Amino acid sequence: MAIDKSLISGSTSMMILRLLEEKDMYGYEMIETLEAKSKNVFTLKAGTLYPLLHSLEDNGYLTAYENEVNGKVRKYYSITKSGKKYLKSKKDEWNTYQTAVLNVLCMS
Amino acid sequence: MAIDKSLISGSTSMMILRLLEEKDMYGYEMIETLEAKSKNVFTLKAGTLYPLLHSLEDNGYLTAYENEVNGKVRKYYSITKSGKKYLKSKKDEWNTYQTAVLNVLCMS
DNA sequence: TGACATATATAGATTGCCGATATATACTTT
DNA sequence: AAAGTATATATCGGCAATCTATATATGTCA
Repeated sequence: MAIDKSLISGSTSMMILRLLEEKDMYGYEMIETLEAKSKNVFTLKAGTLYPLLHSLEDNGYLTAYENEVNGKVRKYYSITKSGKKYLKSKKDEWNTYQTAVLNVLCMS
Repeated sequence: MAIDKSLISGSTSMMILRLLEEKDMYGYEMIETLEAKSKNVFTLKAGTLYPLLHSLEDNGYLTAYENEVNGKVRKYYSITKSGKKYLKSKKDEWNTYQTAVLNVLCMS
């Protein structure tokens, strides 16, 4: 077994990928969507998101393209096949991790 | 709302406190118990645990006492009233966090 | 006697996330 | 028209949690 330790604090990338599974989005849109979906529990900071997006792109999990809307250039991100595969493995790990915590807390 | 960000990677201290809620334990025993209860998902390292125990003690969540068993001196830890209160708040935060992740992942 | 499990401890490195800051445009208010 | 606010992306420096490696010491078993 042995879960990836970084998942414990690495749930942010998993959730970003999950958002992009539904549709292409630009950074600012992800911040707002994540805040809404989590009912204000996650208030993702720009200083966290943008470096994360660049790293996910470097790893081949995302591709980016620019799109002009209302004279403003927005950078849209799209999840790749590799990104979807990575997301699936992260979701599995999350389930494992979450169940283990509940077991220890005797809340299962 | 707004959950404590450190909980995301700070679930270890919560689980340690939960173990001590059942009975006093020494460090090595916690490592083994946590591994068993989580079904090998958490393999807590000694280099993580001992500094964490010292910090929890400094914060008044734990008290320590030495006990000799088989000529070996073991350091037992006991959860304080303040530690129990802290544990309760951490468990509440965990529930909030966990629910929010599931909402984003559409697994709720 | 040597190997291994038990038991605690610390230093150094890595990583994820955040605060602060910078830049630029669109929209709203005065 | 000017000022302020929201939108939008980006980077740097730093903090905190965790791990690796290392050190030390005793008990048990072959």
